Amino acid sequence: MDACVELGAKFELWQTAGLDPNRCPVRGLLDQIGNRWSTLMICALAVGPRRFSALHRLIPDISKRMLTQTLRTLEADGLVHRDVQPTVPPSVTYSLTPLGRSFAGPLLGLVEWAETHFPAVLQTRAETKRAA
Amino acid sequence: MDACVELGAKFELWQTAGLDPNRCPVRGLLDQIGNRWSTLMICALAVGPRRFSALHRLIPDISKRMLTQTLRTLEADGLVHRDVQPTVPPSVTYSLTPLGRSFAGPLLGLVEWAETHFPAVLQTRAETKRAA
DNA sequence: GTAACTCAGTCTCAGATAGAGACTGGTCGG
DNA sequence: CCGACCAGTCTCTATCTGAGACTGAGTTAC
Repeated sequence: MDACVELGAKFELWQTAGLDPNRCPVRGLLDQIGNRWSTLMICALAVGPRRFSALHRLIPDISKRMLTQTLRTLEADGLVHRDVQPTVPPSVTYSLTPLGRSFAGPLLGLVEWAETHFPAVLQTRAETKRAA
Repeated sequence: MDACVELGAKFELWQTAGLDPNRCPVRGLLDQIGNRWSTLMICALAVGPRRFSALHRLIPDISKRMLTQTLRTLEADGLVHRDVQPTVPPSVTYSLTPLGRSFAGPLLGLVEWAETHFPAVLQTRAETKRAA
């Protein structure tokens, strides 16, 4: 069956529940982990466990504030594991949980779509700008 | 090959380009269309073409301001087609372009993952809250 | 006949959110 | 002794989002 039809069917199902965030997975989950930094963070951690400052070096234009916040959210959702070694200086290692790794599949699908169609989108954007 | 490894490999490739939004599809594309309203909008339009006010009724808690903005962005990226009928009152119909429909596949993958693991995430969230 | 509602937005103002960058305290290298 | 590094937190500002009033012609309801 066409993925488009299937997606539409799901939407209509959520509709009947009033798009309740506790029942609609887009509202309840993708809102949080589908954002700018979370997706990038999961990609960065897909390579392997990383320390806080290593992540900051890998993604330099995230602020420490958002880095902390993003990691805490992913931890609360059970996608990321936070391992604190109470040494001096402190050593905190972040890694993907099995749940986090299971997210890599769908995310990869999305990323591959983005890579494939990126040129087309860039062109459309350019034309739109020219028209304006 | 493990999707996780593959995702990691892609990330390291973007790294070498300094995460340039013109080369990294997560930055350049998913930042924009991976947000709260865009994903929901694509689901809503997957069913079929819709008019502006119909979309607003389908997703009541989006403001008209964000509805306009989201649709304009998706249009600029070539995922959505805007058809204006210069009647009185004006009639504007939005529909997915072929590019937009091709996005349904990967998005469906993500949504299905979200549906499957939503209970586990809710439980983890509850435990985190209890611990705090 | 006139009050209310529809179409697809735009506009303004307040409130929430994101980013920049200083600061913590202890320990190491030079 | 001076600075860098660890993993953050804190504050201040800039940007973004949401709520809701407004547009103006036409259609319906009473």
